Amino acid sequence: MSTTAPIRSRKAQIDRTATALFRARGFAATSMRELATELGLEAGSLYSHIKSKEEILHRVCFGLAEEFFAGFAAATLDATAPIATQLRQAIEAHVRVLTRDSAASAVFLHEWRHLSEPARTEFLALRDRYEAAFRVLIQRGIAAGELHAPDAAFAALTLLASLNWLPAWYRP
Amino acid sequence: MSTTAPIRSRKAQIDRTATALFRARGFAATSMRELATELGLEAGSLYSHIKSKEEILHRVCFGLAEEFFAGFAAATLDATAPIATQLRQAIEAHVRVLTRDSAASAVFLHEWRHLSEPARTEFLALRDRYEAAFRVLIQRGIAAGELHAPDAAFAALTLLASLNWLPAWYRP
DNA sequence: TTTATTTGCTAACGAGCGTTAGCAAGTGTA
DNA sequence: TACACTTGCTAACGCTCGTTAGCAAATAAA
Repeated sequence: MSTTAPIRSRKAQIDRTATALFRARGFAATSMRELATELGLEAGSLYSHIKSKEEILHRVCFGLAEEFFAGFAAATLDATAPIATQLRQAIEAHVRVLTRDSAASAVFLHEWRHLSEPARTEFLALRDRYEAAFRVLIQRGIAAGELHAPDAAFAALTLLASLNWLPAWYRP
Repeated sequence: MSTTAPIRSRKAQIDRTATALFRARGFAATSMRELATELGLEAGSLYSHIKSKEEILHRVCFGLAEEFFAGFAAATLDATAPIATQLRQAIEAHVRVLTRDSAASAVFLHEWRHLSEPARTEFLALRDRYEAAFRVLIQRGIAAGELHAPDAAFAALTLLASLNWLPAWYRP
């Protein structure tokens, strides 16, 4: 029973614990000493595994962005399917990502502002691209007569708005 | 008899500027020195007008809560009006408060977590009471056959969810 | 005039921050 | 055996934080 090579790497443990703290207290209000204590370590020891505090935030935000895009891509893989079906699958994929790790989702939604440039700008570009993908899908649905909405952009925004409020009250 | 009161008191100026900074950078990431600089002051000078950094946050959060309750009360003043009308007016009041000061709204929605106890608990109780008021209104509407929804609680949550996402993309 | 109030400054306090350097023990590989 | 790697420690660095004390100038009230 050796204690080396944990099933989940120390780095992943740090990410997970940090994500929970970032969600609960916010990125700026979470100290590396708190994070270390939570993991049963001293603050300095963290730096054997990570490069900086912001690196954790970067990994969480961009990692989740990747999941959202992957989910959307899978949902719309069959481009010949009815738009309504594709949209429903995209929504389900979105909710699945949100609920699989609600702490990471909350960080993704609220703490990205603490990324410094250029990561912050890159992140916003990704988010815009994702919203645009939904908007286009809805637009195509309207054009095909499968969906009915006065404004695709507005519909996309309110849709994601409702979905993204989910981590605020979802309890697994 | 105060005769020397400035058009807008220094204290109110501090609150306004702080609110904008809290929205942009977050409460924890906003320093008193930043706030002072924005106002053309030195950091220490702020304390001639305020008691602490958190006091500002407290005033913003509880002040807006009061506005929300006042708006709801005014919208449902005529209890004999159709529930649908009362609900529409309550929604309009909510949106009016949100858009009248979108910076304060964003702080209200996201920065209350940095209140320390017991203010934090008091704030959450207020928020719950407000959500409950919407829920009850919707329930009554369903019971009266004026509204149709599978679940009043869910409807209230998604309603406020959509509305509260507004400050994230509303540009005056 | 004197007195009180308001407003702001400078200087500093103790505390906590993220991060680094240097060292040591344990483990895996050859 | 020897070596490298991983993991974690202690101690400290330079810095920024919120806040306070004490002082000064301006303004208003008596």
